[in-house]
Amino acid sequence: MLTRKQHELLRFIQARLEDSGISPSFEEMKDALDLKSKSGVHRLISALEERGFIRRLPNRARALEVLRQPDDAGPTRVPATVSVIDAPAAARPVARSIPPANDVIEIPLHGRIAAGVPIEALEGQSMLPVPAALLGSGEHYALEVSGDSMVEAGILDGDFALVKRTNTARDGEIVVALVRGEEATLKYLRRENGLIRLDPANAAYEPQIYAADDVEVQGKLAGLLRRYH
Amino acid sequence: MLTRKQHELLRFIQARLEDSGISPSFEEMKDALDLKSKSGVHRLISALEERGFIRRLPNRARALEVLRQPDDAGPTRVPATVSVIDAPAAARPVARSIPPANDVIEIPLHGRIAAGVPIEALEGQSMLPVPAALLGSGEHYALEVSGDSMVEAGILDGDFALVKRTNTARDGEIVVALVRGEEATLKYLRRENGLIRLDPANAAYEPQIYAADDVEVQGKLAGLLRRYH
DNA sequence: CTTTTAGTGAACATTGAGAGAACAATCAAG
DNA sequence: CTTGATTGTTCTCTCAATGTTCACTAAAAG
Repeated sequence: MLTRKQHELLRFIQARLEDSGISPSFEEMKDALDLKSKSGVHRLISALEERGFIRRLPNRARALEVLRQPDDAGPTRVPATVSVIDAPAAARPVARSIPPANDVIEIPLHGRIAAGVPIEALEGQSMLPVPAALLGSGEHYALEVSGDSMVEAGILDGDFALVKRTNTARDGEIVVALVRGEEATLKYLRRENGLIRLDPANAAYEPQIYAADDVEVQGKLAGLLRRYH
Repeated sequence: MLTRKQHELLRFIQARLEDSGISPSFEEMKDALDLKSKSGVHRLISALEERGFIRRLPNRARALEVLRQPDDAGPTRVPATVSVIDAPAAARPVARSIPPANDVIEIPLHGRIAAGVPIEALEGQSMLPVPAALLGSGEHYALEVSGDSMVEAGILDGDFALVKRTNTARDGEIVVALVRGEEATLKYLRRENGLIRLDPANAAYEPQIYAADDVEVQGKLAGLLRRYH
């Protein structure tokens, strides 16, 4: 999954966060990896972000967060901090005196979804409070959207998709589709003579066609949350 | 995740809350960080809030709450919900004006906004519950978006825009702009040699340029909610 | 109502950080 | 050998983070 350098950098960031709590700057990472320029670091960071190992606030200094460990987990705390959006459950283990107002529902944030990348399962890590008005009936969960394959449908990188769990969907609906048990993606669903077509909403990507058996609908898009900084 | 100063301040606040139970004032934080003005503290607090480490009640003295620890958990008690919003109980026997914010805030839905059409004022008609995590500090309100002038920014007809009330905005931010006291529109704000340009995010519409005096910023876009049916 | 204290935020200057183009070197796979 | 991915490096440009001053608003106290 990671190259040698990426791995090395990830470990370094992890270590720094654990003992000082302060993100290393590009300059510091540059030295740690024994490079002579920050550009290399920049690329490595981008790669790590793309692969879902870290998250960062764009255009902010020292704003790194480790989301996943490389597979050789190492002597580190496991789940690591998973929430940017205030994880009430995790951050405050204790009694919530006042129940969330009754027009609000807490739904689990299951991880991220991107075109071509499996959902990172983060089961129960954090909950996201959502106005009930945004959801219909049924069980829902949230996914953070990664990538730009649905931009033309107004779904941007970093948005939170609120998904209703269901196995069925109608043509033209936006669904979370699991392909061959491997890749989960957010796409328009369309059926064509026994086959299933998953359409992105971005001219830069191609529609994909699969046998009906290869595609499992895991839910359909019920709402969307976005945050501007 | 944090810069050195941010980290230092967070630790200080944390420490104070733990042993005295009272939030430090800006003045005290200023001294603790060895600054000569409270403004610096103000910015650091804002950064911490933006990154989700603390929460505060706007315009309230000593109303800080630590939500997360930096990753170097330190010698501190567990996540500790030291929710000491405001002074000790003894000091104020009576009513607490604002309840310790839950994870949900109710904001007023002021009506609809469209390119070229005044906001239909619906003052206080209805409230929309919104996860606190979507909003920063400050006063917010919601508007239903009408029209397609911002589609390329992922803002569609029927979406709810969560707007932070403010008179100022930086270039490139999406703002609610009132033009000549008449038309309120949601647009990208840009300044060009003394003039103000309002850019739509839709190639079918033209940017509009006004004298600075003709445009009043009423708020800036802080979040977005969408529902799919 | 008036003072005092706390918090907000604009403005300006300085320094450090991050983005990204450009180009060369390395190495594994075909 | 050619191709493509990864890496090392240099440079440039913009903007974030910080320190500071000052003016202004809101809330508590008298």
